[in-house]
Amino acid sequence: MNMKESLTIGKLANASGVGVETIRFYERKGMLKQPKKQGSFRYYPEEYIARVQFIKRSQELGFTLKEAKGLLDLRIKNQSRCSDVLIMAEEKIAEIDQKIKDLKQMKKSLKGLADCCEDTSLRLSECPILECFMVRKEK
Amino acid sequence: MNMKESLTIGKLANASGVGVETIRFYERKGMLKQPKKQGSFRYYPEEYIARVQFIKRSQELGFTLKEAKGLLDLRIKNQSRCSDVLIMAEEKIAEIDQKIKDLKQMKKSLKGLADCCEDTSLRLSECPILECFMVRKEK
DNA sequence: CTTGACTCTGTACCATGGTACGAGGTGTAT
DNA sequence: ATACACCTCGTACCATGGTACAGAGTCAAG
Repeated sequence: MNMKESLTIGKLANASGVGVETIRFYERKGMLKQPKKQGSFRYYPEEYIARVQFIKRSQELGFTLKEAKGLLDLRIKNQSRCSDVLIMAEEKIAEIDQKIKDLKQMKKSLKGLADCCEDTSLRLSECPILECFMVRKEK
Repeated sequence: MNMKESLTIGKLANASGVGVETIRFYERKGMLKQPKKQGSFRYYPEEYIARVQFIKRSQELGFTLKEAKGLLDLRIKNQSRCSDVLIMAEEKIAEIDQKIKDLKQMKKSLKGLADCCEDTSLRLSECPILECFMVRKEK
């Protein structure tokens, strides 16, 4: 009954910038565990706002919900030893590094394209950078 | 009938690391334009391999098919003036920069988590970094 | 103690990005 | 000239990540 710790689902949704249905969806998917209900309503601690925002943020950065859950679980399971967390964190860091690298490569290509197009009178067909746009990289 | 320029759909799919159905799917979605058919089969120029790979690469970096199409179109429409391309390229570059920034922030959080967990005997509940893991950022 | 905003569960629907047929046609190798 | 791998189109299905009800219950203010 503590008002500070009693976000209804609507308030949580609002505070974290998603829809009510999204919260319920996350719950069904195990992204968020259903809080103890007082009566028949869900009442969430404030902490859940950050959780939901974290999920959204992770998605924006190209993680799936499943992966976001993995990231969240790093901090949820107090049972787990730090060494387990370390391994997962390092895996994620490696993934992130790869993404950054790839994005930088893509940016470089686009930048080349932009630079060469600075002469606004040229036709694209005369633009020599197009040949480098398709980076053929072996994985 | 030139063998060098005559990839069948299966060969194209194979060479670019996707399934045949994916090529047809891209075609239906306007991602790839259907090449002239000689007889009733599609025969693709080699160039299409790079196109398909580019699409896959874009996706890995968090672009949708629609966006990947936009990127591809930068170089396809020879009609368009370079100035148009420049605008689109710069938009995409800005998007990429934002993604890189966000990924770096996430990496930093994960790194903090990893560093603090280097003492493999600590229980996660004693790990002070968890509090910083949820970065509360205003968009 | 009623009204109105909110919540409940459940199910159905949506877009995106494929994947997997079935039934038939093609192409080339022997 | 026939087998066999490959291609054709069309349609149906799948997972992911939601979104949108319907029909009913709840809570708190006036």
